[in-house]
Amino acid sequence: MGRGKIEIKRIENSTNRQVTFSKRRNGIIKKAREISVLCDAQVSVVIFSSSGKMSESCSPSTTLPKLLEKYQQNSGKKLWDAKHENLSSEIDRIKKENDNMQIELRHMKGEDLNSLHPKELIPIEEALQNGLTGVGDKQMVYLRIMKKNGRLLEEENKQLAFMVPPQERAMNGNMREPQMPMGFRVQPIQPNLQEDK
Amino acid sequence: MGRGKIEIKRIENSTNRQVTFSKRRNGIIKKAREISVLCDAQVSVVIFSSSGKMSESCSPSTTLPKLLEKYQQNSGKKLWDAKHENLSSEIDRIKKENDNMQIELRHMKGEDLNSLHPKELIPIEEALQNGLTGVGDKQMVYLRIMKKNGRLLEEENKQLAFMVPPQERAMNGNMREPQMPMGFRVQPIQPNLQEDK
DNA sequence: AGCTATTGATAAGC
DNA sequence: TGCTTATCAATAGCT
Repeated sequence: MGRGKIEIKRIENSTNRQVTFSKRRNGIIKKAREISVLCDAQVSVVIFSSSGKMSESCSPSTTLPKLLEKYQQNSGKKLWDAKHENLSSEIDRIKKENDNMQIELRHMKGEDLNSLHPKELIPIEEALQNGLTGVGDKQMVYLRIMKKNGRLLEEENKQLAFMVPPQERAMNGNMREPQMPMGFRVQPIQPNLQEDK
Repeated sequence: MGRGKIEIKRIENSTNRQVTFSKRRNGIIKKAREISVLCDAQVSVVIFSSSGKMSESCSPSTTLPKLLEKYQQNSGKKLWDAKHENLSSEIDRIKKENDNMQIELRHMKGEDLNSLHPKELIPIEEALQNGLTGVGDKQMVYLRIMKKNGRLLEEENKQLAFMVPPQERAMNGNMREPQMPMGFRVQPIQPNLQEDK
């Protein structure tokens, strides 16, 4: 439709191609708007020129995401669900990891032990012993610092680790006995295992 | 363009609207194909009629997902990333939960204690004590069952919890002393806290 | 669905 | 890029 008929094949002249692109792009977008108004249709047009410039049109009654959602439902084709599935499987993986840790943590706290076999209790017990030893050692370190320093106030105690690097206190001669914190009590031992009910 | 000019407004006659939709839809899709060939452009057209019937066209040089990816990059608009962000934030949330649990677990195992204040050791120690008590109690139960039952083989031991409900074994007179499993050793106690270095 | 008078789109030129 | 115009293509109204 113009001064001469044209074949529908790539326009080799670059300038000409660009001009034709602009005109026809406007034409398509105009037609898209018209059909959406005339026929109550929902239309989306996305056009990229060969130079990468984008144009778009979408019926005012909807949005591109909504339209594309309908597209997926209608066509059964997946536009972005592949990515969703990747993320979803990542979530599943992490949740599983999470659950396992939660179970381990509960076992460490002495909960939900009924589901375990007797032998499975042993590594847990060992882990608890190790943990207790580690915590106890740490407490000893702090206690020694406190004893040497003679500072017993709770407030100072709270921040001791940051305020009082141990090496700077090495020659401090204040040896007043600190109050024993409740956390430093001697561990209760297990009941006598030889005593049967 | 037809036997008479028409206003661009909704066609009220349903049949007429349907016919016009078909004609114009074909026209737009034809135009879309033409511009893509003539001008080396990438075009996507998605049309829904008022009755919900879908038509689409996409340049052969690309696919709708690719085109929409370019659309997002070009426009900065998000077509489906909102959903991705929901999933991503879910992942972040779970990962955080995960990290916290991991830290707690490490603390329970006596690791990474340097970052803690002295007072923070106390609840950990208590939890460990509780855990140990729970595990010990459980072991006692199993041990009593074993002693009464006199079954010491590891294989049977593994499945004891399921095979031997305690109440059914109450009158079992077999009292042969079982071998003490390593998990049942008496707990070591903390070092003497009064003894300063 | 076809037909065709008519309008609308646009190729070429400036 | 924008404007003009001769020409072609799309389509409104009808069957």
